[in-house]
Amino acid sequence: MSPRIADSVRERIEQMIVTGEFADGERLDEVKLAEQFGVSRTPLREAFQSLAASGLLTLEARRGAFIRHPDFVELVEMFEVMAEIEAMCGFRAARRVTQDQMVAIGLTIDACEAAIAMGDFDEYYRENEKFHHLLYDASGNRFLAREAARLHKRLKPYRRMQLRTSGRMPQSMREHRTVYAALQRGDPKATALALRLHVAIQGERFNDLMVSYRQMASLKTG
Amino acid sequence: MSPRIADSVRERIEQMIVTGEFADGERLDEVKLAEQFGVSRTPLREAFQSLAASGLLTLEARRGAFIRHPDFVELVEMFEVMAEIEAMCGFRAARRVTQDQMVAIGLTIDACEAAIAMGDFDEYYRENEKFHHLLYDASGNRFLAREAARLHKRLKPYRRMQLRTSGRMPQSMREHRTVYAALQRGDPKATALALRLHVAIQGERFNDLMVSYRQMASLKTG
DNA sequence: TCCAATATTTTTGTATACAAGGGGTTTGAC
DNA sequence: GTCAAACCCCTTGTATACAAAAATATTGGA
Repeated sequence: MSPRIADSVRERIEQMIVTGEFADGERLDEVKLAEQFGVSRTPLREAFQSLAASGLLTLEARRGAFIRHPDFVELVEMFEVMAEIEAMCGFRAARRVTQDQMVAIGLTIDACEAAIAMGDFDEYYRENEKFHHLLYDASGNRFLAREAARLHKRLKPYRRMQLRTSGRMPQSMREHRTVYAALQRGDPKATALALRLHVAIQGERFNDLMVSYRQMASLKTG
Repeated sequence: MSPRIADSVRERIEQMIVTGEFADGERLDEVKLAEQFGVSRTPLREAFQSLAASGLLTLEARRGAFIRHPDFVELVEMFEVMAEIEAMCGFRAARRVTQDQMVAIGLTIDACEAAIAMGDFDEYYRENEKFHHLLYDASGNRFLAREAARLHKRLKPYRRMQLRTSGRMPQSMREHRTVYAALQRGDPKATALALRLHVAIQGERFNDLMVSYRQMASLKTG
């Protein structure tokens, strides 16, 4: 009801970051952004703090706020952790998921496939995100769900790199269906495994990603 | 070199929180703390932001900063996640740990046992913490190590509850040795399992903790 | 011309002043 | 006596002013 300026500013900057509007190493100018948003530096600095805490940017003492994209090794490390967290969610969800949740999950898969067919990538991203969030909630562990969502958001700028590689989207959809089937069977191990494979960067996708990464290394992460 | 006021304030408040200086639901008064530390509200609010981001306190819009201790269910959930994260660290560490790291880990176990013998609980906590941090680093995944450390810190106020229950400390030490042995053998699964059992709240410890929790529910978490 | 030392400027960090929302209290009506 | 509404005060949120540190430009010397 009472939207603090700092919060809306945070969201706007966050949006700019996750859509890759800033280049690696770029410094976010306090005064420039402040006048761009028509606010004072105070709420802006608050937003910086918050964003730094979620890892979306880095604060260097008396130097400012910087976008520091992870190097390739760290990116792989992050996805490795994400894979394990998702596997953990899936493992628990397989035992606890309700039929309503299964329906909701199934709908996101259908919507994803429809989006691919329509070539509507934004819609695809939205539904894909919904799929994963439903899964986090289905784990039945609210703390785990929050942590998973946090990490998921943090990886958002880099997830697009993966999906852009040729043929990744249909493959990704097949994996969603595998997860769904394992959930339906109530098989924790199979669900966990399917999710681990779905998220982790390994095998041929390792090379695919490395190429994408190099391509946009010096460019903006558009 | 240049200690920002906000950072030192953050550390001081963090210390107060993790040592359980605040009761559940307590509101942290900006002006009171500011004058107590002899600083203005600005760095103090910055510290609040940072602490809220790590989950040590909760910011409610236009209401203030509150200490919100997790309820019992959430506490178990948090330790469940911590157990899995530590298991993940251990799994990787079993393959990657160096001999130097093994020596360092071994030393913390010895120091822990010595501390128990001396009845020096603070020393025990310090060395116990060192043990776990060495393990996080040994995982070889820097991102994972940071996340593990973050969660570890967040759980600090509640870990003491576990250790206080009768006979927990010697048992905890036996578990450290089990982890150490599994690491030495280079056995990922055994290391992971040992850590999961070491951290998770299950079996009889579930009841032990529930009693401790109830005892301090209305009191301060000293 | 290049380097170093210093001056200047820019930018962050902190304090303070001001605005505005929420909670509590008081007062009034039923 | 209890409930509700209006008012006041206290607290948070935002803007701005000021201080201090870092980055940059400038000037002097070799």
